[in-house]
Amino acid sequence: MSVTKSRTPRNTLSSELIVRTALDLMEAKGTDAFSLRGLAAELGVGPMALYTYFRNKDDLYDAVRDHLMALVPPVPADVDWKDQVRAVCRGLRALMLQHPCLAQLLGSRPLSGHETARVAEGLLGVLRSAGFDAEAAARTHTTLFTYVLGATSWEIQMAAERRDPEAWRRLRTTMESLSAKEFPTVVDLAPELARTTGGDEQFDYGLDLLLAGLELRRPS
Amino acid sequence: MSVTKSRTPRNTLSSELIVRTALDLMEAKGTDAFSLRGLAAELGVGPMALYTYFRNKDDLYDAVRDHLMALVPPVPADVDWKDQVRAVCRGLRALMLQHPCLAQLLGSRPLSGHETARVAEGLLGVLRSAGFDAEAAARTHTTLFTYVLGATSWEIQMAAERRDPEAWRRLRTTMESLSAKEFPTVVDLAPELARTTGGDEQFDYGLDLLLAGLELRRPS
DNA sequence: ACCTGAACACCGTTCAAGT
DNA sequence: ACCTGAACACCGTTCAAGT
Repeated sequence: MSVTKSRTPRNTLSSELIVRTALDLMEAKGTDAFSLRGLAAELGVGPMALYTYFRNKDDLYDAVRDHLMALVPPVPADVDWKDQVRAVCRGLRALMLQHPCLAQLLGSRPLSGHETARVAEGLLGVLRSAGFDAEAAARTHTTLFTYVLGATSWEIQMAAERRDPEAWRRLRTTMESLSAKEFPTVVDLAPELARTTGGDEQFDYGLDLLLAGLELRRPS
Repeated sequence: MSVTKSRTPRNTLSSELIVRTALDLMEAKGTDAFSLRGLAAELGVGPMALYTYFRNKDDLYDAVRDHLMALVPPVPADVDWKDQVRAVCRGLRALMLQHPCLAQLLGSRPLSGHETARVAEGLLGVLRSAGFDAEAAARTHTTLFTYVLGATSWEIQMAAERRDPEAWRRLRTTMESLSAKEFPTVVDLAPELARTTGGDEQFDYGLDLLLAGLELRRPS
């Protein structure tokens, strides 16, 4: 561990190196704490060196997101269309849990990039093969994507809150301060609500509701 | 329009005034552009005056969110439980569309506050009355909430992107650059995918899938 | 093309002080 | 209790310049 960070020599930078280092930093210090200045310091260059490879911070975010989307597993063959949908949705969720920054990256920027298109292609292909027409396939794709995004982002957010003891204490306090007279059901179901803020079971519960609804609508 | 902003006299500040002004600013200049310094300037006080009423920026965010949640309409009586669920979900979505900052506020902070509890109480009461047990009611509540949050946040995000001509042009360009050989379904369904990024129909499509799934599971 | 260094116009928050 | 003013430790990005 040298105290003075050595200046990185010229022409050792690359888009890939920047993206990988950015991802490492987001994972290590949290997505919100990530900054271009911190990334540049980690790489041993001035902040402006990054602008040779990316037009701005959002452009870098898009690149990091597409880098992560490459890790979504391909659609499994030889299984029911519902299990294919399940595999894609669970795969995306698992990746978001593994890389919490992906939740933020997917929610704050429109979809673009080669790997992102690959995931969409897989899911849309499954739906078309299952018999859904163009419009139903598109609507279903958006529904599934926004469900996975909403459910998993929420789960990650709540898990992060639970790790901060101060925030967690305040949340419990306000929860307990609710009057049972005014909010009887919320107070009664407090333990169940706390248990169902995340986890595989909760995710599959909502996913299965959607799949059951889809099954009813699927053209034979 | 005076050029020099007059200093606000003492004891004219209040939590309510701060929250309302904060909301106005978020609506006028965008949630991301909101800052405590800008808010203080608008109120004609120093930035530190706000800390008498809120411990930090997140605490103010929570207050703004609860202020908005008061506008979610109560559960309608005398209709089918499914229409009650629909009313709550659509009401929350409509409020998010009307106040886009609400989407960001709900997604980035855990639920707390009196009005937020009121909305949860309404939805949970409907589900319990419809026959769902404690666990199913809690799971369904989380599923519905995360669906509404995910679908509507996405819709708002896409609409914002569409308003920025530069971002919209880049999105169209990358979409059109996708090879039809590698991504046949995405390219084929491009018009449908563009049409189904938002709107009442798209929202109801997903909501109806969930409700159809729930109907199958509901204990008689 | 690749990268630096200084500068601009911002942030949230702490701390000590004033009324 | 309510609010000020200066300061700290940051941001993303522009611009002109160097290699």
